[in-house]
Amino acid sequence: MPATLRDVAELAQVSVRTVSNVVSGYEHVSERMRQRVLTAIRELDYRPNPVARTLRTGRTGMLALVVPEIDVPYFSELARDVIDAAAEHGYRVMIDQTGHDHERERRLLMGDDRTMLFDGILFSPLVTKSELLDMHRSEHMPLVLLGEHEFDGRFDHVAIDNVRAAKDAVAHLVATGRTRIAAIGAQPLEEYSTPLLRTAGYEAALAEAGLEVPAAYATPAPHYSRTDGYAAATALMALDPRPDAVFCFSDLLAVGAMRAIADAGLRVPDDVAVIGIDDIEEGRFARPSLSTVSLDTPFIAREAVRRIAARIEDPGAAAEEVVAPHRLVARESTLGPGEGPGIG
Amino acid sequence: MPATLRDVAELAQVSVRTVSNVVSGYEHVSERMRQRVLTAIRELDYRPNPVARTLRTGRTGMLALVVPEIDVPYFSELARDVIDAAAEHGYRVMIDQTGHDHERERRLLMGDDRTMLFDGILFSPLVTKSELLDMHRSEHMPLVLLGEHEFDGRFDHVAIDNVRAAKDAVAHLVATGRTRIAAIGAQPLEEYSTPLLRTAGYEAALAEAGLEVPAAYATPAPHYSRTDGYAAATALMALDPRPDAVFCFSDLLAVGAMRAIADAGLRVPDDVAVIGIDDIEEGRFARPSLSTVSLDTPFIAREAVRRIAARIEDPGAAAEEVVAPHRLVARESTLGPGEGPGIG
DNA sequence: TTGTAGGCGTTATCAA
DNA sequence: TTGATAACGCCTACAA
Repeated sequence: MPATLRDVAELAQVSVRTVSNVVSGYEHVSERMRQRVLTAIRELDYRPNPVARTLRTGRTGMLALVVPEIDVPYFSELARDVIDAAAEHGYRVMIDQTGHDHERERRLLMGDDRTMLFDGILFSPLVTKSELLDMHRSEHMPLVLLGEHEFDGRFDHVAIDNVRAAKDAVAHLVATGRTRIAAIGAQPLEEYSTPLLRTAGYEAALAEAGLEVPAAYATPAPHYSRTDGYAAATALMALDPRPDAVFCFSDLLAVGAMRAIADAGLRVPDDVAVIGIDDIEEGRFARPSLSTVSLDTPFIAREAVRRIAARIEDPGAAAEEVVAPHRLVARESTLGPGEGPGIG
Repeated sequence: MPATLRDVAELAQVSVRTVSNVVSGYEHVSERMRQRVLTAIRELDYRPNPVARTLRTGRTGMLALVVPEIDVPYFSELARDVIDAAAEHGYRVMIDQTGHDHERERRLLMGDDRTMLFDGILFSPLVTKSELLDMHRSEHMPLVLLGEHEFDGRFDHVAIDNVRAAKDAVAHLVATGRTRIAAIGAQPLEEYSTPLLRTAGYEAALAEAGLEVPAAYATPAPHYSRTDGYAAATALMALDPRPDAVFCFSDLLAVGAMRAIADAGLRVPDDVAVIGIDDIEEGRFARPSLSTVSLDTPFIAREAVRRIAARIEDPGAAAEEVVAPHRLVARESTLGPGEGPGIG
């Protein structure tokens, strides 16, 4: 049995109040008492019980980060930054995966599970239907949304300008002389807003450049995975006319697409240029290195944690919408061998 | 204020005992009572407070997974499997990163922080000095070690046979005709046991094959990162005689090494064969696809969770040592284009 | 089958 | 400055 406050108090011959004061660094404690208590604490190897403390104070010091899949590089890199940012505010982070399970997302928002173990939730959802968010009762649990969704003033959220990011990527392909530009990542379901926005950016950029492409150039990809990218690009390479560029809605899709293009006997970027979004480290080391739209993940993480911390302090704080910066990073997959920033 | 058990009892005109019985699914409750209570619960939107429950029962339903860096693919893939395996046992998982900070590892084992918020710790440490482990008092917190360390019967641990895995990798290079085989990932510090074991396997395989290589062929890599692999391979390619194969202690090192070899104007595997360890998905899509030693991560995760769950049930259970299976997966980076298992 | 009451380890209130 | 004591919300003997 671990020692309790009372054990320490008994050994030190003081009241529990005094021990508590010493432990929590209360100022008005005489040096004599403090020493006596500290000795007893060492003697018994006492550590405060965080659960009891939480029951009293209502604070757990834990945040939940909810992502679709932690092994998707974008999310694991985000998680790294969130954990670091949270640590600076004195929080630890529990990570939950929803898979591609809407029901699980719903349960989490509803607060079914052990939700109250957290002081707040950072939620990076698949679905952003507002009905889903209606289920969340923010009075009970601070929530910050990561990624796009329509901002309605109810929730904090931090995201990039997806339309703009997609436009920038496609404009780069146009600028490097591509005309038959395909896209991978559109979604058949309207529930997902990120693909919708990126599709909008894609179409806007094509329109601005005065380019028209076959409808078949916009290919879906259910999970934004390497495998999806591989399959979609394989299909695209069989089209006539064949695309001379592929804009992928994520770097992971792009990695799969590049492999598929190579397996089809074609060369990147000579035959087909490829660009993604995210700027995961894998893309920097790929061959050819992957052009992409770089998201400022540390910024996103920092802002998200800053907002949730503020909302925990003051649950009534007005919701904020933070737009994270992005920038185009042109590498070999659009420029050619040896071009663009190198390793490190 | 969220509703409490007492609020429900009051509204339903029953005792808290009855409400508690209904909530926790106790059998002997009359249907009439149950309905009355359920109505009140819905009315008040009552959810049990897990913190209070924990204070009573001593169980939080949470496990901590401690890894050096969550954005290293091996660890994020492991985390995915651990989270899934934990969910099957009714546990959720908090993830903590130690960075490369020994002090932080020490604090975690000591139980400084909010350790008691967890029912158990799955610890994948950098350092395995037994002094470090001496600090952990297992009476207070079930602990399962992931990854290699000397088994002394005090702690459960699950790991692959590192010496054997390294030997298998090098033996494959030998079997495909390589003679000047270098290694990336040895560590200058003896505190890390995984590199030591893999180095031992490397040397044993060379000896068995009757091969001798310059001492400079064994290059260090502090963080097992792509960047480390890139730097080490760049150095190796400048040696005379140049290696005709590189055994990397992780796939991430191998990814960096392949890029470095290409940047040096050499071809994989024609000029230099490359093999790694881990079998991360990135390697399957790399060009050339990466030969590797595949670890059964789901198995490792399942066993680790199984052990920790058992130890939580029975803290006095004898420690177990579980050896996870591994197998060689030969792909293009040792066999040549189009060889080995393809995508998906 | 249901009600009452005590305690899990802290923090916070109220006196002294 | 310190001590006694009541919560925090839940579970569970013990009684009825």
